[in-house]
Amino acid sequence: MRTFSSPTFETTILVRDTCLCLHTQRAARALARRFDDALKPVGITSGQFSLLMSLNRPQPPNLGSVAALLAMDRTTLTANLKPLERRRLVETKADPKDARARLLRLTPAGRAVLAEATPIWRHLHAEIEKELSDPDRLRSELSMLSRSDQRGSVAG
Amino acid sequence: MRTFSSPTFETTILVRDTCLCLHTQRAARALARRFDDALKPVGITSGQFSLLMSLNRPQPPNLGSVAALLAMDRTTLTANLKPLERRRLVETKADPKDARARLLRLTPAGRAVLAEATPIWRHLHAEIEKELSDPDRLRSELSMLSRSDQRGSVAG
DNA sequence: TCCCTATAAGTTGATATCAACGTAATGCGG
DNA sequence: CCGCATTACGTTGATATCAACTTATAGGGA
Repeated sequence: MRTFSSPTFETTILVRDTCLCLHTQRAARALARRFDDALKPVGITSGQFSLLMSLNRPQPPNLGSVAALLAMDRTTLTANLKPLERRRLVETKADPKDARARLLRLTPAGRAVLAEATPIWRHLHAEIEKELSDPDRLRSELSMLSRSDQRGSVAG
Repeated sequence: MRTFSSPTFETTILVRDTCLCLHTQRAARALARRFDDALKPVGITSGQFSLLMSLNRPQPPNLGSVAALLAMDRTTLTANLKPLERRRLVETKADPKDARARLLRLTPAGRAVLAEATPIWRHLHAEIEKELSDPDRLRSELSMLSRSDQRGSVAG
């Protein structure tokens, strides 16, 4: 039988000031809002921009590989595709090589939206990079955090 | 009348490899899943941990100030409080000084959950920091990104 | 006192996020 | 060919996220 005493206020300050999960969530929310706002004229959100961009490739990928690329749950991606399919920016077809798989592809309309959005991204992204002391290092650290989530990478 | 040509595949690779919004979202998702998993025995998510911790202070804060601290929309915080209030981990009361404001406070049960969760956080957070080359610098850059969203901080 | 603006928060509707569970196809060993 | 574990994906339910709109109080100026 254990009892727990309440964390001290000092502990709270420590967590608040150091927690990488909190810091990353905060930055993610702030950045998302900023890109959402900038992309509003094009009618897509920051997440939709990332998704559309990840589909702009010579060979249409399947759903699972895109989810892995975005470090996103597979079922989240399914949900995110729905509004884009409704708007005919993305279309799916069965993989002729594997009936289980869905191949994802941009429509011409989707490519057009992406083409409109890209210069907006360039401009805002350049602005944000200027605010940072070392964007490359930041990207590198963030990539390490993403990779550390590879499900099953740690035996257990 | 303008026409837009489709972004090249090289552009896609550039965006994919450099976009800080995407990198931050990915890391945020991966970290959240990792903390969610670790905190599962306590019955809270990473976001709920951050929220409960931010309420562990001598004087109960109002809703707006907590939303600002978490860089979160005010209405998002309202929604996030609902499950915690249902479980009696958090309670609210009207501010006697200002009838518009709601003061947020941990219940004893909320403090107990936080006390159970804190050692889990300490352990996992230490593990994550070991994976990084410069956690302090990362926090610093992430803070800059959060601050850059201060609504209205930039004139124009 | 009476407006009038600013502030604090709630509500609604759309999308995002994931775990848990279920379905169907693949592909291997026999 | 058959059985079975694996793989790819969908559905459901709960929570998270925010914009747009609405309600109500606070506080200053006429």
